[in-house]
Amino acid sequence: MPVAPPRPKDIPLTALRAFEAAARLHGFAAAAQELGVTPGAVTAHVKQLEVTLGAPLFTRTPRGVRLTALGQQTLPQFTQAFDALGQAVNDLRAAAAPRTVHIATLPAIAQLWLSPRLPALRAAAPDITVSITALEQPPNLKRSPYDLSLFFHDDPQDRIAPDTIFPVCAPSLAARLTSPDDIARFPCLSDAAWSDDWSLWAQSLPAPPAIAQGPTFSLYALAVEECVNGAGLLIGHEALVARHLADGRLTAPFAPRLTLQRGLRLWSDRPLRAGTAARFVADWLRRTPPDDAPLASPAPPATHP
Amino acid sequence: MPVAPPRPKDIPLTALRAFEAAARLHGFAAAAQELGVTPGAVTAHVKQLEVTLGAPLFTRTPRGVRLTALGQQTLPQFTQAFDALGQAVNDLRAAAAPRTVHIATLPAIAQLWLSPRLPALRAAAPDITVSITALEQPPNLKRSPYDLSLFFHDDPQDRIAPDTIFPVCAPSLAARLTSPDDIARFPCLSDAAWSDDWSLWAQSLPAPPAIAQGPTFSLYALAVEECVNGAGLLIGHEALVARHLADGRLTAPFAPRLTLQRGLRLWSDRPLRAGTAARFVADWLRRTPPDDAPLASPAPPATHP
DNA sequence: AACTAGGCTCAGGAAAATTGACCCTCACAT
DNA sequence: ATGTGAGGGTCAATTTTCCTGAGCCTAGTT
Repeated sequence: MPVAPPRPKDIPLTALRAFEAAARLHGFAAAAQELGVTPGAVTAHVKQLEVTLGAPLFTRTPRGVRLTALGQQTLPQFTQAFDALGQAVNDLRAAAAPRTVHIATLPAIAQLWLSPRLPALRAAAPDITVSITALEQPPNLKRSPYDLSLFFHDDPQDRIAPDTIFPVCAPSLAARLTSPDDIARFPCLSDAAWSDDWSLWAQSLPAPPAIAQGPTFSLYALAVEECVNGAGLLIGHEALVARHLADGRLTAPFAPRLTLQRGLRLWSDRPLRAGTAARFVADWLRRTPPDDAPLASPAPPATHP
Repeated sequence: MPVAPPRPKDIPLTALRAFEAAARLHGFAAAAQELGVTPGAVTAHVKQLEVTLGAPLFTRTPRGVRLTALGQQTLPQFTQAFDALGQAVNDLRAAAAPRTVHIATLPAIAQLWLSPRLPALRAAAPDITVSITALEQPPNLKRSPYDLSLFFHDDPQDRIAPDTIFPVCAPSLAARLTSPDDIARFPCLSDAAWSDDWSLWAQSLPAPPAIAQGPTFSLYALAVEECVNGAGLLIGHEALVARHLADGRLTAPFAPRLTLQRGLRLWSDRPLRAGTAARFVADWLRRTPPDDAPLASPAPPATHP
């Protein structure tokens, strides 16, 4: 009967990951968001680590946490190690499914910009499977299983289109508008995440009109739909409403347009090697015709498995 | 009400670790041992990884597993990443408790060689805490929380002492022995892990004597204790019985000794920087007087916290 | 004085991880 | 051919871990 060597159980990897994220992002709340858990979970992990270590890694203040010298000293090693691990996972995933491309994007972009382009993309590369995940925030590409990110972003690199905003509405409603001052007479739809669209645009005018507060939507695509139905005015983002403008479901009743600092950006954190599916998709999306140009064919009814 | 973005849950880190270990060690059983779990757990992890990946990582054969091309391709990245992570953990641990040294060693060595030296070591460096973990196998130092390993090992580097074996017994029993052929008349104790000690020694003689099979112990220290009690003969490992020989509790009735290929080795996988506690302890243990030299003082009854 | 951001705590419950017992297959040595 | 042992696979049950949700706390801010 061999004596069972009671191995001292080592530190759980999740605790290390929580520490690394919290340290890198300067806060438990931010770490929790990146890891997709609640702040309480991060608290618990870090505490566990500190207990088994016998030394504090953060000094807690009521306004957040600050790394101790001990934490600062080893953070870079952990960040590097987890980056390497994330890279390895991504490479493994890519090698396992070389013809699948994972795109992370905003729900609005997914529905209004990306989705309409998919049929043509499928036609151009039938062997490539595109998987789209809607996220509110751009993920950390070093750690997440996405090949491409497509978001509005301040960085002008990899920009596909500027973000130009202006009021839009159903044609029937447009007929009853003559000047920006008429805006006050109709509800102004807005998206919860882009709640200051209206004031941004209004402030860019020489004489800012009054804005009639209308319903707020949590999904921009929903707001667009309501706008098409004549529910009111909406601030259109050119890239997202171009198709509706082109086919006449929406119209832009006023000339002034405001181009924001940010723009639609399609990027990857690692180099896209030539010949890979991700590279092809990225190139294709960058070359894709603007929405106001006619498309080759309407969307086929095919659904992909 | 913001839409909850249903984040696709990513691959558990434990599955990746299981894959890496299994691939590096060429087998699930070996990986299970390194990770301190049962083979079934490794099987489950690897399978989970293969399922989420949609591609096999190993080809199963009745005699083990072999990595697929996919696995081979990414294994180095994972090994590197986990090595870096282990390194980071070790550094973190060292920084958190700079005056604690963790030693991994065989139970027998811990009890018969290391433990008797601890009082003097404590006296030489009262501020250093030595933590000893008994393991049957030398751990992977890159991954485990030990600063030093102390095992019998074939590698002549860092050797502290040769492993020389010869029969020992209680003095009362020795009085009844005159030649190796008398061995057959007394039980020969043996340790389960070193079951061929007797035959190794016997084969080294010009005329191998017969060996009377005696009780087998799972702990060498237990066998030594029984031997002291006169239960029979035991193959002594010089490093482990030197103290008993020196103080007369045991005696070596026959002259022939056999020095094995392996020896007692004290090593670390990472460089021991000067001034660290681990370095001090390693140096001290290497300089420590052999057991047959008198010690400065007998072991004080103090136990360390 | 209320509000907010950021953490902490704790109990309860969901999800992993792990075990343990058993089956299977082959290579190798009877 | 007949064991035997090594190496994996499977499955149900259990333990462990992980996470949440609600509420509390503190210190800046309005």
